[in-house]
Amino acid sequence: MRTHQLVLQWIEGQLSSGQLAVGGRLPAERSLAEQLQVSRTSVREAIRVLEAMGVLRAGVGSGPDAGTVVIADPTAALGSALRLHVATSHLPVRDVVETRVLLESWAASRARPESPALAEAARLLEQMDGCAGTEEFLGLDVRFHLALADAAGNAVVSAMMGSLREAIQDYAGRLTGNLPDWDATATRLRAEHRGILAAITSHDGGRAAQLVADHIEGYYAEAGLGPGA
Amino acid sequence: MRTHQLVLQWIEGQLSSGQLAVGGRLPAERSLAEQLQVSRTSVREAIRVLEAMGVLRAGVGSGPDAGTVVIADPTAALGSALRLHVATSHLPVRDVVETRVLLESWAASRARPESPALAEAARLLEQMDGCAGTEEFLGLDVRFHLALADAAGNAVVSAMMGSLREAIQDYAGRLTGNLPDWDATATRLRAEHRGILAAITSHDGGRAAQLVADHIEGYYAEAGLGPGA
DNA sequence: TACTTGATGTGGTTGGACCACACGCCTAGA
DNA sequence: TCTAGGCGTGTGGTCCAACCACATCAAGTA
Repeated sequence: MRTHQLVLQWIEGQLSSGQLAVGGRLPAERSLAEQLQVSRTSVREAIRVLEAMGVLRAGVGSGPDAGTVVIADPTAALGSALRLHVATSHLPVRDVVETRVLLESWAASRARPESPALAEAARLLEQMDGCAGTEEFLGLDVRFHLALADAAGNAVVSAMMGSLREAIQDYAGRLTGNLPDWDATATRLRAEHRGILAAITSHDGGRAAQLVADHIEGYYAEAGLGPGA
Repeated sequence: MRTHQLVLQWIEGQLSSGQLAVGGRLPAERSLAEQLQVSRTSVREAIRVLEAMGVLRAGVGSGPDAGTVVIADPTAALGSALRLHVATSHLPVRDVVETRVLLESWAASRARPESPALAEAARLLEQMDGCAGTEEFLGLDVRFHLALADAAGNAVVSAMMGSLREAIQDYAGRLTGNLPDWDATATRLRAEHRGILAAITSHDGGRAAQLVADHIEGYYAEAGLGPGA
């Protein structure tokens, strides 16, 4: 057992037992090192790992915002992990897109019309109507799809959706350049978004799921994601 | 930009550009530190993060197996990340199980009967028939479900399935103690496994998906996963 | 009262030292 | 000649001591 793993176990134990909760502060690195009888280096390595996993956030200085505090950002962890493995070509982009379709279709079929997240999605759609720039449109699009996922009320699905999106964000951005006519595409996307939202509000989960699947796959097909990508 | 993040970016760049591939070896920590003009500590922190993400594996000593080599184990990264966030109670176990049902049902509906992974699943079923211990049975059960997921041919779904399983492994293990009659349950699970496999080999994806969903949900219901767990 | 200044505590970074380990060469012995 | 042992070399693993940048807070000063 390597030393930093000992520290990891200790922190995970504190989290599991509830002695350390989101918003709580970890002891200072030097104190923790002394307390666990390890070097500060090992403590820092453990903190780095948990930071990369979206569990901790280290802040310098003094005061309430400083120190190492517990946060909860599962999307960050899953996202960077997926991105790295996409980089090693061990997770094909095709599979990432396929999984995203699967998760988002399910989310659409489960989305509750009265969910606050769905209201947020509707608000985002209005913003997209009066929106000119491609960058701004895509940014709102991301948030719309994430809000859609949140409306299903499953935190794991939401986190995974977000991470999948993050993992292929650069890739999807490059694809935009392949589109023959952005304005036409944007108009079509807007209409499809409205259709999805309408299906959900009318409690037609099955149709919503199908529309979402067509929406995503249609975009990637038009932008040129080949079967061998 | 913190120093270790610089190293992370450099390594990720090497991976993306293909100059560093799975099986390849990273320069020695001391060399890399000198090359990037940072301290060895910073290099080590970056390596720790990537190790936790299942991208690198550090090995001491000398020879072909030593040094820091590139691996590809997405399941490890996603699994520990999920487990940690389950520990902070920000990912409810209920949602993890629900997501697992979703992914595994989809995998069953997509599994190709001629897939090698499916043959492996069938082989595991035979082993489970002549198996007495609870521990051994559960171990084979895990591998059966993972093989099922692999048969769908989507690496992302396989990795997520494995990580979901890993994240709640301890939890599921504790649930086993709640079962009133393990032998009866094992017999039922065996029969359900055979039914799932039969549905897949007879190209009835829809039925396979339904059987998988019933199989998993039935187990957790019997073992006592309440709606508020 | 309002501003400046220093003390204090936090993480961030560095260089150096030493350890355990595993391989492979190289020598001494059979 | 062939074999067995020892030792050099390079790897990651760990620790320490020191310094930096930063943010806050309290004491001192105009």
